[in-house]
Amino acid sequence: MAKAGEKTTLSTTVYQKLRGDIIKGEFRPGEKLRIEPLAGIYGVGSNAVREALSRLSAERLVERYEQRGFAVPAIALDDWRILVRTRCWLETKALEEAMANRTESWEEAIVLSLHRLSRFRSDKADERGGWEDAHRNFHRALLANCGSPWLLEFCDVLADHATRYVFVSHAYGNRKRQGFSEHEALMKAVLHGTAEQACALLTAHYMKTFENVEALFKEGLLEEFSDSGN
Amino acid sequence: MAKAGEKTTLSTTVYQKLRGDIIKGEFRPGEKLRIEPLAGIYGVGSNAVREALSRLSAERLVERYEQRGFAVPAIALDDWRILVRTRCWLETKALEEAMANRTESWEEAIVLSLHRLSRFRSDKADERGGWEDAHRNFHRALLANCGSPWLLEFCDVLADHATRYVFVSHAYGNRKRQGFSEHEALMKAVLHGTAEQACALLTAHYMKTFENVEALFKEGLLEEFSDSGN
DNA sequence: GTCCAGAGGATTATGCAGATTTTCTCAAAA
DNA sequence: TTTTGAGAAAATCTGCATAATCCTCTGGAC
Repeated sequence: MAKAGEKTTLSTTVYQKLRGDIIKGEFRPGEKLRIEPLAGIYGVGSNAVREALSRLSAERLVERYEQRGFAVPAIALDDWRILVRTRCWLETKALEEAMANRTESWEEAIVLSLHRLSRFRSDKADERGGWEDAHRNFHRALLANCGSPWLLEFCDVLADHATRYVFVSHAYGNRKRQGFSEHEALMKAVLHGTAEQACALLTAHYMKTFENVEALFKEGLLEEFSDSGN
Repeated sequence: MAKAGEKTTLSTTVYQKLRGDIIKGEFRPGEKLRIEPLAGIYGVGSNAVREALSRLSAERLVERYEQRGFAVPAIALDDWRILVRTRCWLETKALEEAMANRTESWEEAIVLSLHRLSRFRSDKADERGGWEDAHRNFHRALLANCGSPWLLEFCDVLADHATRYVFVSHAYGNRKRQGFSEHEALMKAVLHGTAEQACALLTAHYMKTFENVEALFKEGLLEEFSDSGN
């Protein structure tokens, strides 16, 4: 009856839910995360919450203030710029390596994940979640073959943080999304082009996302989430 | 009386100590980390230990087995190879950026950290700790200017893991260390040479460390710490 | 009238001691 | 050899006690 996977512990359940909620912007940037209310929301004791928050603080998804609790990190244009830049550095490197290690099963997984992505439209509200997951999986598939679990994990961490920025900005009607064709072009470059071409497309892809969110900052729409706006 | 920094919490104290002990190899790779004994050792309740372990598992310095506790990660030659390779990728990138952003204070910090490193000799037992710290600070100083806290943190994580491998191998008499001159040459290349030269030296530096530990694996001296040797 | 310092209570984070699962051990049965 | 199950050991969870922080209000100086 027990599956191959490990049985989950209460604290891990809270960790996963809290993690998802923060990334999806259910908690606003800068918001204080109080233990007792959270314990109530998730229906567990305060220790489980505390442990979940501790884990999340290690990946910078929550900030820890000794003796003063935890909070969702604020957002800032400078941080967003550095986040995207770092992501480009790391994913570019990972993609180069993945393409150098090219295997059939890697290529097939990419084709498959793009196909799955094609099932969703990012501009339909009820497909939003499915599109986000499929989108993430597509980008993961591109790098999967890079040969370094470390690098993959770092890319994942950056992607989570980037996703949070995108979700928060969506709250302000930023619905511009890359169409499907952009991902198709990226896949073609990865499968049939040079590493240089593919990396250029990947970088351009992320820069477009960067600029979408940047515009909202410049319009002052995200000010309430920045440190000063507290 | 209170310092500028935040007052530390018990759980954080345990986290820091445990972290240092794991990196320094006080706990052997593969060893199970039981809550109660640790609580006894550090003189705290089980919750503080649990929280510390949770944090450490997020940075992969301990492994978490749901419902079955925690353990120090085993070591393996393949993991060591990937660790060093990833470190070279990331530090090379960081060094390039740092050199491109060159500032006076950055250069001065490097000179200073090398001078401080020169005070210690890695082959004297009583200076070992001081040398390790100074060594780490020197390498950190090289990258400090790279412009991405994310990248710096990732490099730091990898450095911690690499340090653990080195400490464990030291337990088997692997005393070969890079002399001071190697670091001096690295600094000169960083300050006066091209990025290409500096990165080549940096990579060579880490490859030497890689090979020292690799040799011990090949002699079978580290077998007892690998997964199978459990 | 405004500003600041400080006291005291309210709120919140932190820590602890068991109670409650879950896993592990190991010997006997199939 | 494989299975089963009781008892021991260990991890996990809860509820409360303690300690730190935050907030409000008072009183006094200017």
